[in-house]
Amino acid sequence: MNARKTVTIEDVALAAGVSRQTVSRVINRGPNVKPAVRERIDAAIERLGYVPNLSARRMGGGKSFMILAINDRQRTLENWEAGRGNDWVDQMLFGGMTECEKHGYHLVFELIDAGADDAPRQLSRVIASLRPDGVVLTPPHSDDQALVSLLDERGIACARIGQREPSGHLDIFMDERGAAMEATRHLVELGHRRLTFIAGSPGYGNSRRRVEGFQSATRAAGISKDGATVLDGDFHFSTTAAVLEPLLKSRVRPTAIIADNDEMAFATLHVADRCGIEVPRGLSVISFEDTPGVRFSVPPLTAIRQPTARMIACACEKLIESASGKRAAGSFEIPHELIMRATTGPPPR
Amino acid sequence: MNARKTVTIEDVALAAGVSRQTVSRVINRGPNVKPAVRERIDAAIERLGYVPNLSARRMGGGKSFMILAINDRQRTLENWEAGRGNDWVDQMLFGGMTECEKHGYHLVFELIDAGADDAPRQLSRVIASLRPDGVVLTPPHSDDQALVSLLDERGIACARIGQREPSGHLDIFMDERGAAMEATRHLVELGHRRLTFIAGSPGYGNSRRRVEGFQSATRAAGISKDGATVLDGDFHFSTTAAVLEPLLKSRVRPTAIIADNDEMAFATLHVADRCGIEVPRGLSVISFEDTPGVRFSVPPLTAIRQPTARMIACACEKLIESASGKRAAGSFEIPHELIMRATTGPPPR
DNA sequence: TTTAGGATTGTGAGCGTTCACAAAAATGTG
DNA sequence: CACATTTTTGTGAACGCTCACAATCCTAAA
Repeated sequence: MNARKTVTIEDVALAAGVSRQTVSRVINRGPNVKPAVRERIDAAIERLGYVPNLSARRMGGGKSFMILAINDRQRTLENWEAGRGNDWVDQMLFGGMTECEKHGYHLVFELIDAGADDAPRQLSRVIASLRPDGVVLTPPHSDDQALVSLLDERGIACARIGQREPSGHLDIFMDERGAAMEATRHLVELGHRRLTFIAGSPGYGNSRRRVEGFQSATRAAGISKDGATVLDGDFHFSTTAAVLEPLLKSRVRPTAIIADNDEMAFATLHVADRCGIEVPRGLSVISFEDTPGVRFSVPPLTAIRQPTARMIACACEKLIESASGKRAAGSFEIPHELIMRATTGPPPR
Repeated sequence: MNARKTVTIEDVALAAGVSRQTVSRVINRGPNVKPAVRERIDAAIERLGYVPNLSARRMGGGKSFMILAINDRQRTLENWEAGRGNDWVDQMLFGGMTECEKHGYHLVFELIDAGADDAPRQLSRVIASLRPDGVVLTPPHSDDQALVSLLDERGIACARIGQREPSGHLDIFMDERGAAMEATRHLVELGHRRLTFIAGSPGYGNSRRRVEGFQSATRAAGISKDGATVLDGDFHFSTTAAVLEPLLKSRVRPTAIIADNDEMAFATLHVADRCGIEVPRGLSVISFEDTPGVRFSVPPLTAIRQPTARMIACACEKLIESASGKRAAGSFEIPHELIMRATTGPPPR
């Protein structure tokens, strides 16, 4: 009942009649071990229930078998505290953890204040303490050159999510522009000729790229400037509702709206309802986020689904690869998806 | 540009003109260090930007500065893969990570197959590898005696979430029964006399406790058996909708429904709509989960909000305390909340 | 002044791995 | 069969910290 003595590599070595180094080779799938010996060692490991101690591994060799995922403290806490939840983080955990698990890795989350003067210091502390094999940077950290340089300097591989300019690092992103074009095209094909895009924040790179996609697709469809308007929201419900109400009440209102996130899409649904406009009969709506609650809106929202989980999984995979020698670099575009639910249809005549 | 040499405790010792042990004492807030010396060391730490290496600390002493949070693999993956998200996990991360951060700890998530024969083996592997200072067990793992014993044997403190029988461990829970009573009372006070509780799964302890609360509250209000029915759902939309439709179409249908989770509450809203019953005019609905999407249902759901984040934060806090010597035991009830939104009102006449 | 006793500081050892290299065994070559 | 190669295995040392204990410094009582 008293704490059993820990099984160490030495115990296994003894049991298998070899040296610790040979056992180490087996654990690390190293070459140059006779099949017979390998088998004997595997058996001993199994029998003794040996599991390598991560801290010791980290001390001895270089690897920590740990990937660090960094999020913006302010945005993350805001979401949580407002009861809005954090589907983004949830997705990250899903993609990251399941991928890490496959390789015997662990995922650790940390928050860092984006843009703060001491952001590099904060990151520096975390990596000095944890010494992860790789770091996943999410927006807006992905764009922070100071952080990237710091990681470079320390020789820690990093993956940048949502960063599409090739940078000699790992850049993993979805095609925001293309997704906006796809959503727009879907609407155009349905017959819409007066569309509005409600942008989140002009300062937010992805918003910009989506607006571009929207404009480019409408232009390609031969829709005039007046038929393709862009409204500035701020990602939130009430502001969006306020901005939207006059628009939907005007005589030449749009017949389709693309919202930069779910909350603004919900606001759209809400305002439409108040204005007596039926969705999708009188107005089509597409959102650009697809959080889980979306399925239960009335009607369920058609939305572009961001492949967050897959992006993080990809990041982890590449980072883990790079920890075993390969140079970590390259651009990876992860496919998005337009999930058709019930808020799009042909425009009213 | 080439990887800077790591700053170790030895460097600090040298810079401050003391031995490593004295620096160690300062880091660990140990007693018996002259204020002047302490200051000198603190200054050196600051100047050199020293951050202790976690792995080395773990190797040297006992502590790993790491808390492990365990979830059920199947349920968790199911939620994720179905695109349902995992608000529970999200909340855990919020509560756990922010609390851990306060104490210089880190939170690591792992999945384990609940009920599987080798669940203890799975857990055993993770703790042998990570050697966390404490483990947070969530339902249904909280009830798994095999896991708890294993942890005991290994001398690792554990906190059980949702486990209310005092067990000599850390038991952290909310008052499910009381919450159900509160929801029921709210409805009764509004004037309802025909209520239905849609239970998730009879095998699920919390479902049982809620049903109890529901029945006890209706009984206390002098409502007959017929006026307080319990329906078995399975936590999912379609099944619930199917079960509910005949009920809501019957002549003596309930005027209020309490659903064991949001999805079933949404199903209720959906069926009500199809039956031409207006909510809350013709039917009141309360949910027992309160995921973020709930705010955007039409109408927004009134719900019992589970204090998941606070439960996990409490668990982490106590576990961390126990890592610094204190014995980890005790029962902690975390208060829940009935969030009033727009799905409850007086019954139709 | 001496000295016990507490407060403060330092020293060697050890935690469980992997690394770099040395040794031994197996294999091939002429 | 002797030798050069290659494959396989083993041996210190090191990683950065804390532990247990030893050494030193003070303080104050005798």
